[in-house]
Amino acid sequence: MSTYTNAPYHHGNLRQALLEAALIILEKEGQNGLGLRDLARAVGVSAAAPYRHFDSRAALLEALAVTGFQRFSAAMEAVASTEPAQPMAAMGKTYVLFALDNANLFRLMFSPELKRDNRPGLRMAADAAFDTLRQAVGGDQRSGRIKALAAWAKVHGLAILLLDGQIALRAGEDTEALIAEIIGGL
Amino acid sequence: MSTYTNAPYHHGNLRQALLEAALIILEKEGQNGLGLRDLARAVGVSAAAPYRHFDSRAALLEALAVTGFQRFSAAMEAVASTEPAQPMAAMGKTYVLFALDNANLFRLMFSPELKRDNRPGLRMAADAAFDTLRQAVGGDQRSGRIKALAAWAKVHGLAILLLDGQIALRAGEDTEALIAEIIGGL
DNA sequence: TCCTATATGTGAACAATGTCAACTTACACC
DNA sequence: GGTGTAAGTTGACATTGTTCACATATAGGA
Repeated sequence: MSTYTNAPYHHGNLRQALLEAALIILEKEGQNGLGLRDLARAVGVSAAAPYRHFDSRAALLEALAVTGFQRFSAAMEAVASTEPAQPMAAMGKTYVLFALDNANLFRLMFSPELKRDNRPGLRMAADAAFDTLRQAVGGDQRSGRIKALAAWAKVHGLAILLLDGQIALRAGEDTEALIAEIIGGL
Repeated sequence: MSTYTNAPYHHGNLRQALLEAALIILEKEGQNGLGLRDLARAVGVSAAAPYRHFDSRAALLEALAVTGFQRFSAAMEAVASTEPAQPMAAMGKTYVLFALDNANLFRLMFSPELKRDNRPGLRMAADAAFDTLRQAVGGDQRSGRIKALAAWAKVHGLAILLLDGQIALRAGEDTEALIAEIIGGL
């Protein structure tokens, strides 16, 4: 399993190298700027090589989205473990900041081109991430469910609108402060 | 300008025909399933013909998004002109239902691939649509702004989460009722 | 230590796509 | 009626995702 050197095969650990390079390209160029050939070139490998590790470009994107959900989940758990005074507000802020800090990865996670129905791995990763949310928010009981869904919608919508530059900041206004104000009433 | 027959040129009114066919294909196949060549084939015209009316595929998509915003705007104004008892709730419901009824068009309107910065036409159409919202909601005064943004985020997020099938309905639960419940507290 | 099965990477090819340039057609208008 | 120009066609190009036949390096048993 774990060897001393981290370069097990021919060219090194290609799968990992591909994912890492892909994340960088994705964040810089966006989902459509991430081509398999460019990616292969960036890693210094032939255009067909990635197919030994991913069935298709879509599968590569799915793998990226899965790691995205894992990071997202980790960020959420980190906040929850803090046991903040206002759990929902704290997690909401983290939610939005994660989206802003990982813009294209976040967009990929919710990309319609990755139909979650056909991708059990992605579905599971997404569900796991949101379960973290649900637990902290207590949306399991019938009473809290509507409130939890409403909070989720608000936070998710805020993230997307900010990402799209749809919410214009006023002069001297701070993004983080605005987020806090909007989320405040949770 | 306006002629008796509505088939001004060679093949008929291509631009309009393209847009109409594109809307149908878009709703059925999604943004990535909408190829220029397929579209041209569907209208019965050569692959290069669309370039007489749209600079690029992106320009075609932009035109589609613009008509999307116009329809959206119209739906909003229609509701507002009703002068409902709860303006925000009524418009919110319309907002979400529009998204569900025009899933792929709605997604296109907010597609990151259409950077609104570089597309004044799209930006204007979007702003016009949201202005309708802002007016009805009264988010111009400093006091109401946060509340208006929060409502917008909530509604937009709800639309997207429902579109993605992320919010699971419980047994015997009605989508529209759930929307009303979640939006209720505006 | 050698041999072989197998995992990994290469190279050349394919079909499909967006796009463009040169050419043709048909309408509008003087 | 002749001509300029808008609208459509044909054929080409580069690029992309993907595949197949081939090459190579590694692992693990003989």
